[in-house]
Amino acid sequence: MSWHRHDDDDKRRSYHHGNLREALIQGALELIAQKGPAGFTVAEAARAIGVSPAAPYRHFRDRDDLMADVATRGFTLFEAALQRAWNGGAPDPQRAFEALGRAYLNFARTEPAYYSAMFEAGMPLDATPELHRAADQAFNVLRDAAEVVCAILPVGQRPPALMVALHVWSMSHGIASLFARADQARRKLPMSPEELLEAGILLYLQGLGIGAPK
Amino acid sequence: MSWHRHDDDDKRRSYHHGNLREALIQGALELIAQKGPAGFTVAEAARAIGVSPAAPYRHFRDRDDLMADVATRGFTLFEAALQRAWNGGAPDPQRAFEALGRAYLNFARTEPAYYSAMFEAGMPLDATPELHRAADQAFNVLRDAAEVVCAILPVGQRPPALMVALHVWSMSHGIASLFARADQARRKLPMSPEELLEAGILLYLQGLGIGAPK
DNA sequence: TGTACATCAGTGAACGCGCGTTCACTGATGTAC
DNA sequence: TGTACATCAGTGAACGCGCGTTCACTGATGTAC
Repeated sequence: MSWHRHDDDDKRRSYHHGNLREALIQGALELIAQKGPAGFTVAEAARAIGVSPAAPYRHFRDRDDLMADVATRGFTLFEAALQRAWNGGAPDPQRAFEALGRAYLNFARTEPAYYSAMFEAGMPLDATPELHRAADQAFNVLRDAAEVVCAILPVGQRPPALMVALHVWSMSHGIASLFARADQARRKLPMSPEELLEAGILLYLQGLGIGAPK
Repeated sequence: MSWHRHDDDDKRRSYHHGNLREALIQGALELIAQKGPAGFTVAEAARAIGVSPAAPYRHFRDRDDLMADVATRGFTLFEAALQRAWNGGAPDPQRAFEALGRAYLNFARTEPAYYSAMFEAGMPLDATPELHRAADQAFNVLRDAAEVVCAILPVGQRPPALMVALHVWSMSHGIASLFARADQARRKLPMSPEELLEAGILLYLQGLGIGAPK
């Protein structure tokens, strides 16, 4: 996909937009960031881009299709961010695990629009095969990391990695949606969401029998 | 407030509804349960009750006012449920604390409409003084409980009770919104949300240095 | 390199819809005497 | 107990609005020859 005749001078003049699909998604993200996923409107997105209200339907079956696409991209970016933070478990599993948590919150904070589309738009996570896959892959980063962390423990007292992943995901998501949304501070905290999560994960790991790395 | 002429026979005949305010809130809850907080509509609520679309405005300034009222009631019921579960810390703080967690999930599951209105409607928690107060009081149950649980530990290694309360709230809220909504199972789990939360709290308390009660 | 043509990505007008809210109104209720 | 009247909780019609989506269309693009 490429811009046709889209030098700075005649952006508005060219007939074919050239990357309307991309522009629509960006526009949707901005609207979602401003007014929440329910406030996003195909018509308004089109207007913001300077395109007729019918144009989006060349690229998306309907509103839900567009939303699903946004959520799917969100999960893909999310997965990449988590993967980067986990960094293969380096320098050591515990530290990498905590970095994973921080990356979670960081994503929720820096990409509130994606985060909303992913978790708050009322979009079923299996609305689309692509969405389902993307969501699974993001979660798998967490599960794989939990696997490695659990392997530190002797086999006898090793908890199910899936459970550990779910616990960490839940606490992260809880903190993110209660406290870490830029959209409006739900409540004042005596510490940053990041510190709160880090302390929570630390205590949880201690409960598992995994102390701080030396 | 009382029904006027509202025997079963002529419900529809009496001119004054008599408790429209109450009926509107119940109607709103049903709509929210069915379609989420964004799908709730003043007009539809009025229709469901069999009243003109202008009638609600005798009782609520506008849509937001109605929503805030629903959320406020939700928090009040929530507080009562948490209070009941905590039960003054009996039979012992740990067990009571876990009961608190179960009550949290139970509320989210059995009252999804209230839960949505409280946490997912995009309603600022300080939209109204009453809402603010109700939300605070619900949270205070959790904080007070955390206080008692923390007091088990020797002063030197006692964590801030507020932090503990926030951790438990976050994990509860995370599990509730990710897995415990009746509205649609977001993801299949190898265990029930209640078990997941119970295990999570148990491990977390262990991390604090609080073992299972004998 | 030039031309004919199929395809594609837009347009703009229109549709039906349902919403939130206001308005002047009226019938029912409660109260003072 | 009866009556006059103020208040109150509804009505129903209307408003302006913006939405999602469809339709027949047209100008631009890319390609085969």
